[in-house]
Amino acid sequence: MTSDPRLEPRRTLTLRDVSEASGVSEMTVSRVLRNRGDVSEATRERVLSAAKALGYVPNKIAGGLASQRVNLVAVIIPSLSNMVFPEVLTGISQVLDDTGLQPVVGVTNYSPEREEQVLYEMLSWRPSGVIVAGLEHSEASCAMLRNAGIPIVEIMDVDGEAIDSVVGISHRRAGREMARTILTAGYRKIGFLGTQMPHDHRARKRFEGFTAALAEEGLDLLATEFYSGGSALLKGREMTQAILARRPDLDFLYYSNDMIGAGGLLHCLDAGIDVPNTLGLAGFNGVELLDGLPRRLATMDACRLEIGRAAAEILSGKSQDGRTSGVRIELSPRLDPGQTIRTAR
Amino acid sequence: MTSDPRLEPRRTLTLRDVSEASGVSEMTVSRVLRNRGDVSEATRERVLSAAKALGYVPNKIAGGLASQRVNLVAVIIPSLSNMVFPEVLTGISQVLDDTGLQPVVGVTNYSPEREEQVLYEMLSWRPSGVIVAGLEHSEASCAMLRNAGIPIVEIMDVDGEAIDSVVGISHRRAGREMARTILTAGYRKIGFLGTQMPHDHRARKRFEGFTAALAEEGLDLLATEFYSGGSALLKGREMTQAILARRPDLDFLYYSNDMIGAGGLLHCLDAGIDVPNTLGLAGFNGVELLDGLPRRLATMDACRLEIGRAAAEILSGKSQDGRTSGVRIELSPRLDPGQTIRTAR
DNA sequence: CTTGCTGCCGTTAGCGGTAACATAGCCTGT
DNA sequence: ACAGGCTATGTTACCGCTAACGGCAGCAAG
Repeated sequence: MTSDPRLEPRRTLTLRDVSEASGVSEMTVSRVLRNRGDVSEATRERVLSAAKALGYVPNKIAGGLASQRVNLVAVIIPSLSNMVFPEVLTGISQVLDDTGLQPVVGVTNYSPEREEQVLYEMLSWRPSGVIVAGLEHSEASCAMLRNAGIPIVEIMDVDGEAIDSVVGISHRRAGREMARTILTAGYRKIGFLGTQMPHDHRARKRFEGFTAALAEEGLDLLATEFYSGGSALLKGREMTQAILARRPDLDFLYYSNDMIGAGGLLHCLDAGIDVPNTLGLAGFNGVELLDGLPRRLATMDACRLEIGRAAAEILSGKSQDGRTSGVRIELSPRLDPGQTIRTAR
Repeated sequence: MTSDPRLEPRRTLTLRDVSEASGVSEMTVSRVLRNRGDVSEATRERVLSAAKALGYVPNKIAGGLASQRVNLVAVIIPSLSNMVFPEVLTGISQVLDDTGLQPVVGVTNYSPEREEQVLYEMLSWRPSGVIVAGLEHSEASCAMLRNAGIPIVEIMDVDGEAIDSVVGISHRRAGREMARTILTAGYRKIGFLGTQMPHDHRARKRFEGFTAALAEEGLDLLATEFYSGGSALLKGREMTQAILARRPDLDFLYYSNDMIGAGGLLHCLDAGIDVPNTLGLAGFNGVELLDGLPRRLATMDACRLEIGRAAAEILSGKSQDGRTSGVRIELSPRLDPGQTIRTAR
């Protein structure tokens, strides 16, 4: 295969170049390159070697236009710096990898306006499906999703009305469940530490579920502390110190995520607080990081990988009876009491 | 603007639909939607409102084919679970956001074969530029990059030969610099803990630079420990315990990244080891996480955000004299001694 | 009145592929 | 020997949009 380094690699190559180099029609080249239709083994090889020798790369823009099909799946998530979403992406990739579908990621930074822009941009590439985090979208975004005429999967959260399919957990229920576990363990003076929540609907719903469950027992949160931005671990430390300074009588702290929870744990250990007897702690997410901490923080697994996988399976027709629309999957997060909730009372 | 909910939103909308709805030619609609060419204010508004009322989303597939221009930038990175690359992406997005260019991310999992596939896939969308992590690529990948006829920016690393532009730091130099600092502080019995390195060329180069600098002082590493997979924090703990069990006489541990370094730090604190006097520690990356640790780990900032920004600036013609090719930018990582290297001897 | 702009908008001809159909050999059964 | 059915390949007509150019008012200058 004495490859011939042409002297003018100028104009980018097209099917025609390959077709001329291999002496068959463009259509046949196209068939070979897509493994579609019948092509004799002889021509197939001739075409393939010509394509490789030339360094031909197909033009999916043209292909997509002609075939009206594009192997892209738009994935729209609020953030990449959360560790939650990269893991969802991993799940999506795992499943999509052997379907010919390809994820394209857009990040919204928790902004509905940005989500709208990203969505518009993505839809303009006519993907064959959309995976989008959350159930809350601007009116325009909802309209676009509805009119797109492609399968939509909303992920992470099931507390609300879905446009099409939905895969996630009930964050409200997760909050309640944690509250019950805490109450059962005998804690009563409970504080909450979390993200600024107007944008993070899931954190908000956990908060709501949590307080609702407390209310059922006639309890209120005794203190709350909110943050935004910065190193979550450090914030966790600072906020924990702050909240305990205000209310030294607290006997439990519920964090809206594991990262600040871990910071809190480190603070408590530093400060010589007896965890979990004097003070119990719990976070949310089940991040891998926790495994390395001096004590295992109580948490709840958000089923991130599973959510990603299930969403991808829906879009690739691998779910249930092969439906790609109107599927609803509610996963059940597993509560891991770790070593920061005392066992019973 | 009494929007009319048509009874058949079947076929997806095209320019023609908007053109009919607004009584002008498709070309004029196209001009309005792209803000190109002269259109009277009156028609512009008519077209825009028609487009919005119909919920028209342009088809970039067709547009890209016709104009031979696509506003995509391929970004190819080894991993998303590293926190390093999300930060690079953030830098890229910051700059690209107001250029009309859009990043499309592909993940290789440190596999050259996968990189080849991802690259092929991406190039088939005819992006207007490529940002790819690292200088080491398969032969086929290099050929594709060279023949693509678009600006290429290799990032993270400058120790090697670039295909086109390059933005990064010298990991070899980073390793040397850390070694010198450690030696200056008087440590002599040094161990290394890191990732399995055949795939991570940058970690390997730091290792090489580090050992080379030791060798110049006639010193060898007394012990090494490698890992792959799993929770880095936990691995850091375990490996630290293991290496110290084998060689209790070590007086310094150099980690190939901050995450396992942090795990090591936690182990040492648990074990009551006097850091930094009995044992010094250092990592690499400058991850935000470290801020919340009980003691600030010595580290070196890898300039991740800056690298992302600079790469994006090159592709968008914002760099230097507007060149989009052949630019070389070497950034200087800042060494932060933190609290885990004793000050002088 | 003619000439030459300028501002606005339409027409034509693809971009590089692919769906769908047409076609040319060749084999098989009777 | 020939209809009928394969297999392997070619032809035609777009896909939805935009570059490039053309045309036509309206107006200023000559």
